Amino acid sequence: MDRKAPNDTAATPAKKITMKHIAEYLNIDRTTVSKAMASTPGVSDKTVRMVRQAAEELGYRKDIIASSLMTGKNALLGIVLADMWRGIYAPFVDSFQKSAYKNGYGVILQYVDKRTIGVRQAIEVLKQQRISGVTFISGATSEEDNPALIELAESGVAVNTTVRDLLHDRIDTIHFDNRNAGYEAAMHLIELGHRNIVFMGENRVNLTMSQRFQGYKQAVEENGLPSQLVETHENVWPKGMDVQTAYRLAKQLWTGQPKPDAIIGGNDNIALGVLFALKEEGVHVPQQVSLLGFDDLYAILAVPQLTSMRMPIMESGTTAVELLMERLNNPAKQAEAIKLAYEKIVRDSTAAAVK
Amino acid sequence: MDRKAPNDTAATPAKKITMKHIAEYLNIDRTTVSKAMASTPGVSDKTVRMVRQAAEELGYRKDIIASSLMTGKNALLGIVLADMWRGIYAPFVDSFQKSAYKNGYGVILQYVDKRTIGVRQAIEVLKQQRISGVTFISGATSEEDNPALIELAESGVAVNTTVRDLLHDRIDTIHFDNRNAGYEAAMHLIELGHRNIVFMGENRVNLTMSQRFQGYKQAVEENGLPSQLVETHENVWPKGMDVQTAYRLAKQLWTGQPKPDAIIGGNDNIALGVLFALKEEGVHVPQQVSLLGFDDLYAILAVPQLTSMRMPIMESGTTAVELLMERLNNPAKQAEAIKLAYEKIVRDSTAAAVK
DNA sequence: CTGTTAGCGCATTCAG
DNA sequence: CTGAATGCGCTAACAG
Repeated sequence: MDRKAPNDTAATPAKKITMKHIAEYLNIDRTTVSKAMASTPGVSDKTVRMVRQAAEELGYRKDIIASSLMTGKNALLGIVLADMWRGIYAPFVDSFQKSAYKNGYGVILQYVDKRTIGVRQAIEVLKQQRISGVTFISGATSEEDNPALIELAESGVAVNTTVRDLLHDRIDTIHFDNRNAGYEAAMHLIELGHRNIVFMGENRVNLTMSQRFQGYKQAVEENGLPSQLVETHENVWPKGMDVQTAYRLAKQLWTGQPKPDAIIGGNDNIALGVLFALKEEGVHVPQQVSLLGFDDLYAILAVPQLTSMRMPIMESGTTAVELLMERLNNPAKQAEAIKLAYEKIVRDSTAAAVK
Repeated sequence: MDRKAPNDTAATPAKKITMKHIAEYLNIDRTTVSKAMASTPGVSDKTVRMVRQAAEELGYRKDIIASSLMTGKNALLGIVLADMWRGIYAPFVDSFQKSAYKNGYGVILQYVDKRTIGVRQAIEVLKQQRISGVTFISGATSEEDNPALIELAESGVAVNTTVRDLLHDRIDTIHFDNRNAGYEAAMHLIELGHRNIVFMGENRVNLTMSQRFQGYKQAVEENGLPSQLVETHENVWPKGMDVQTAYRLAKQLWTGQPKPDAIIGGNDNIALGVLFALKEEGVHVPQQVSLLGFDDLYAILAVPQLTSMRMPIMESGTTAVELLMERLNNPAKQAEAIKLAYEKIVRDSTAAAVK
């Protein structure tokens, strides 16, 4: 019962094939097998071929755990995040996972939360699995966690962050080019002939949005146009709050004079709120007013679908993996701060201004 | 340099503390330490206390990898999913991860995709990490993967699925009670005095939605009211498509007679599309028409915010972990099919019918 | 280029 | 109740 006939073709490979088995099978040493499988220099091509083929035949799969015990590394990348509710993390995780897989790595998720699990504990958990690299998503860490990140990086684990300043010469970071996105958004409307463009958003607490506003401001001023900021005066979390606020402010805006011929919502939520207000006022989008959002998270949920500056979240997941791979290959390389560009997605909410 | 003073308070614990160290520290055997830490019966309470305390003092952390090599198990749970883009997976993953952490388990993510990585490969990857349990999200697997799942379950890994039929007496499964949700949604409107309630959704391809419709149908019929289905006639993917379609159909609906006094959108997207149409028609929600959606994914992005039947996704992640834990404790237990209830979230889009 | 020896850190026999 | 021996499967030094 513990001996299976070799020609047992039942769907039960059950018995685990180890290097030992393939060594015995070929009458060579198990360490030679190890070297052959690992492409260690100093093994004849012939042996390598023999071993590889035997491995194939016997259905050998390397035991990652045992390997990991020796090498101290595991082909696993970690993602540390605070919350997946905000929506924008899902595509990040998705693309990160896909890229990692292509590179032969698995992905392990670790959530942090002020009340229950701190960054240090999260790192502890990941280190126990011998992860090779970790990415810390914006919001998961704050200034006070810097020492922990640095310590981790210096212990030989590849590390990067998103939307944080560079904090160490071995920790790469990824940014989103919000300022330029704001600039391009405004230029799009200006080129369509709009002269009176309003930016609506929260400009004090939210750095992302204030950068978008700065870009907008530069564009209109360069073109001799007035800049107007309508502040939502609220923290944008929880999501949805800003829809209602934007709605209220847009209604209000329509009681005054002059009325804008184009509106930029600092994110899609805000644009959505404005859209509802305009519908109620009987204002047609884009015939009378052009409307534009940011992030492209909810843009296609609108009627008409919104022109939006798409946040390169998918790209950021891929980039995060690439940075980790580069650093694993060259641990001493100088830290990079990569700035990802937004993509302008033109849909039906923006059109040429009427004369 | 390899001997640190015990009162070394520098932030570098660096040197790894193993059971060997704590054994030497206490002048006992390493295997005794092992037993003490594992609460194996047959060790004196005194020794256990001694060991535990020494472990604490020295900052000992058990090496999961080494442990795993011996036991064949790792405190890791896997999630197999097809895509995170649809939005509904994010809260699942989020709550799954949190629950897993509370139970002392980590989470490893594994994506599958027809073109690049099949279910069998995904399972292979996870088994290599010696995961203790796996959950397969709806959409990640199909009938043809059943043998692989069964094999996995029989190999001693805890397994469950979501929105799939029971396929083995050791594989639990989680469902959403769509039919009852449809029933309650309709009852909510009926109790508000609405008599002419339309259900809008895709009823052929999408099983989820047709179950919701069935529930709605039962409720109106029980109350002697007419049931009316407006079919979107389209596959609901890609998301957003249904918003536009629903918008078109609602506009159309408003050209005919009689006009409904309440509309149920088979999901929030559809309700959103209807809302845009009603705004354009100058119809006030909820004063003239009550509107209700499903899923509660985008309900708060509307003005007014939508009453919606919230899909218990967060609960499903937690439930998935609980099922895995139960099965790990009792591998032979009969498979369960759990049906999770929706929660009715009443907001501003539904109100009493005008007489 | 191959085989020998040794050990990663832990857990599970079995004697004492 | 404790200690001594043994091995999980692999890799890394060295010697042959």
